[in-house]
This record gives sequence, structure tokens and C-alpha cells, in this order.
Amino acid sequence: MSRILVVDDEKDIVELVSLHLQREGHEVVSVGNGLAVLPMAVKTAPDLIVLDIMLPGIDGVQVHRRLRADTRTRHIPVIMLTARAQTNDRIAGLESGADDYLTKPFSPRELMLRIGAVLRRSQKVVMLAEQRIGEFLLDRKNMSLSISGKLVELTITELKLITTLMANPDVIHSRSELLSAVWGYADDTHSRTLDTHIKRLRDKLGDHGRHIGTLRRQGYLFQSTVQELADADA
Amino acid sequence: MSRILVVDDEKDIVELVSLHLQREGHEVVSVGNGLAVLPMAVKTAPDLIVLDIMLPGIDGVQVHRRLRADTRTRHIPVIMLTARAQTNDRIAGLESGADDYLTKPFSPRELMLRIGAVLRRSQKVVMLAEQRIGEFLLDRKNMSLSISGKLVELTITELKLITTLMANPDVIHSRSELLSAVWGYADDTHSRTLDTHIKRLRDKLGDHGRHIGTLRRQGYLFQSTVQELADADA
DNA sequence: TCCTTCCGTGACAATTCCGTCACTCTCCAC
DNA sequence: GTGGAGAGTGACGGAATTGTCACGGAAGGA
Repeated sequence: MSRILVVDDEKDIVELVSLHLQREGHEVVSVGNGLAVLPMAVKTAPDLIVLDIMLPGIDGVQVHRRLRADTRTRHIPVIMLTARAQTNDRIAGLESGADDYLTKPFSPRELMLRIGAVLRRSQKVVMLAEQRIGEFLLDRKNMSLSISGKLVELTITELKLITTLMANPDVIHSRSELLSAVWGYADDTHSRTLDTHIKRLRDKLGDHGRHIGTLRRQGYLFQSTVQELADADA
Repeated sequence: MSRILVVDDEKDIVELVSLHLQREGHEVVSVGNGLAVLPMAVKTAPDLIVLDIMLPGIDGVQVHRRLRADTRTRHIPVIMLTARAQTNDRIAGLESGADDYLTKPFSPRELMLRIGAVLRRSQKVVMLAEQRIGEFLLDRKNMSLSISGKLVELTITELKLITTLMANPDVIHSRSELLSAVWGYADDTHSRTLDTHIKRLRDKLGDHGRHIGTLRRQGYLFQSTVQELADADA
């Protein structure tokens, strides 16, 4: 499921944690030396780091600072392990901005639960590589739109526009919402820009342009179905 | 999990099947009238249709033909239910191109297994909405690339190019592969087009352009890590 | 019916984007 | 060291793209 880097100089701990993690389907990488953490994190790009605060040579808080200083590792969540439930360690762990921490001795079950919670928090958002609405097929991988298998050549602006509309079909997208999503405009009050692009999009879609509906004073929407009477293509 | 349209005029069958499907986490829609299938399929866009071949008024094979004739429902897999294990029905079911079929009386367990198999076959491909490699963050939703949180303005061609490279980091992408993926060219032998776009991309990436490596006579690749000595940004 | 508001449309000019070409540079085999 | 093949680079012109504007027209309330 996820790749987890375990940092501890006590081999017993590493093995115990690894065993439990692997049992839950995770991939485990480990180092016992604080100085090796950053290079290893860069190399293996783990989804989470379990970091013992007590390490020979360089302590865990320092290691954590280094991880946070590097753009390549900055985003990786860290769970700290402190040797004892002392205030010093707790404060150090919190101050350096760990996502969670646990005091030794800890129960493997609790560690697993906390790891699960942190991973869930930083869960990756998945999206469909292909989105299909009726005869419309949006291919996000190739950044293209096809209708009934026929490729429609759209510019990037038009593609962003219809992608936004298709993300929530049959839902009204206000002008400001579209301006924001496609153009990044904060609040462009009056402008015919959106209208023009809607028209260009409709033109390129041909008959199927009827799927893009207008709601006066409200915005535009992608209609998954259109009136039967004009459904002359079937 | 999936939305499944069950078509049968016998309410007992519908309820039995629905119960089992819902137990497996599927959403069930049903109709008992053959003429209502197409409109319902268009309206609810199910992932699968379970279709009884014996229906009052219009028979299942006809319904299936209509589903196949409409671009909005053409892609939806269909499992046929035949009233008896007679050759006529079997042949009719196969001829009309059903994805699978089952003869009544059937065991709910077998139907569930076949439904699972068909759904797995037409499984949707999911992709990460955000792909991160080191400081590079590819946002497929907004079709943009940012490095260390800073947006890099790329043209559609450049974006496709780096998307292709980042799809398999540290793997060589041959010229023909890139030409094919980005430009759709079948086999453009000599051309400096790719080189030029690589250069433009590297320029826009600034220092980080070093992540795009050249393998003489082989192609280009996205390197997840670059030489430390030049890593002056940390 | 009239009037106001909002959307549709065609035209246009500025800008961006893209493929190509000529030339230079680098790498590697001999 | 030399030569050749392949990659890098800068420039350029044509094409595509885009935002804006003015005007026409539809919708809906008064």
C-alpha cells in the first residue's frame, strides 16, 4: 500500500515495526543512522517516516529539521518515537512539527493505528483517467475529448472549461466559479470572455453543443441529457 | 461501488438480485418494462445492466440492440438472463453481443461472481490527481505543474511532454515514444522539434531543468534526483 | 407591450505558440 | 587528434489562440 521509512538504531524495534507494517501490506525501508535519513528519504520517496528521536550522532529533531528544509522531503509526514514520556521530548517533537508522536515503550497496535490515521490524512486523491458522460469521453491522460469515439480538437482553455463543467454534470457552475477555475480570475465582474469561449466550445462540439446549457443569471452547466426532439444523431 | 441496472418483470427476481447486489455495496436501479430500459440507462448511466431476455412487450434482445445503437449506452456491459437453458435463447444472447449470460433458475452466488468478473473487466482506470516527484508537483486536475509550490507556466505541448516523462521517472523515453505520446506522430525520423521543446521546457524549469536528462542515441528521461554538487537551492 | 438586463455573436488585433532551419557544440569511435 | 553523428541553440515566420468590443437578440418583469 504505502512505503514507510523506519528510523531507529535499535534493530529489535525496527524489526518489530517492520513486521507489523508488512503484515498490513506496507513496504518498509529502514535506516539506523540519523545522517542516512535524508539521503534515504530522497532516494526512496516514502509516504511516511517513523523517526526515533534518540539516535546516535545526530538526534531525531535535527533529522526532522533537515527533512523539512529539503523541498524533496518537506511534504513527507513524520511520526516521532520518543524514548520516554518526558516533557522535554514531547515538546521537542511538537515544536519541530511532527505529525504525531508516540512514547516508548509503545504498543505496535497503537503505532499502526496512528500510522493509519496519518496516512489517511495525507491520502492521495485519485481521479478517473477517463470520464464518460453519455457520448462524451474525457481522456485526462491524453488531455483530449472525444465524442462517440471521434476526437474533438480543443484548445487548452476550451478543454479546461468543459472539464470543469463535466466534473459536475447537471450542476450549475456560476460565472465566477468558471472564471476562477479556468482563468484563475478572482472576480472579473463584467466580461464577455466566458461567453465567447462557451460559444467557441459549442461550435466545436457541433450538434452536441446542446449539452452545454445556459441558466440566465446563474451560469452554465453540462447537461448529461438533452431534449429528445432534437436528438437526430441516433 | 458500482451502479447496476436490473431489468426483469418478475418482482421476486429483482428483489433477490437487488438484495445480493446491495449486500456487496452496489447501487441498484431497476425497471420491469423493456421499453423503459433505454431511457433509464441514459438517465442513470449504470456501470452494468442485468437484462432478462423474457420481457413483456419488447424482448430483451431487442432492448439490447437499442442499447447498442445509442452512443450514450453503447459502452455499458450487459449480462443476459434467459428463462430456460434452451439453445434458442443462448444463441440469441450471444448473437446480440451480451458480455455474459445466465440461465434461470440461477444461483445468486453465480450471478454475483459473473457480475464481479464483468465489472472487473471493464474496470475504470484511476490515476493520481496529483503526482509528486521531489519538488515537482503535477496537478492533473488543473493541468499545471508547480515546483516547490511555485507555478510554472507551461504550454500544452510542454505540459504533455513533461507529463509523459514524469509518468515513468528515471526511465528512458525514446524519441519515437515521445513523438508518439505528445504529437501523435507515427514515425517522424529526423526533426529538431522534440529537441526544441525539450530546450524550452528546460529553460522554463530554470535550475530544475537538470532533472530532464539526455541519453545520447536513446532518448530523454526525467531524473528524480540530480547531482548533489549542483544542488544549490537547498 | 415596452423596457431593462443579460447572453450570443462576429470581427479584430495582440499575443502566444509551434515547427523548421541553419548553425554550433559535444560526445564517441576510430 | 580527427571526423562524424547526434544533440543544443537562436532566430523566424506562419498559424493558432485569446481577450475585448460593439452590436444584436432573447428573456422576463413591469
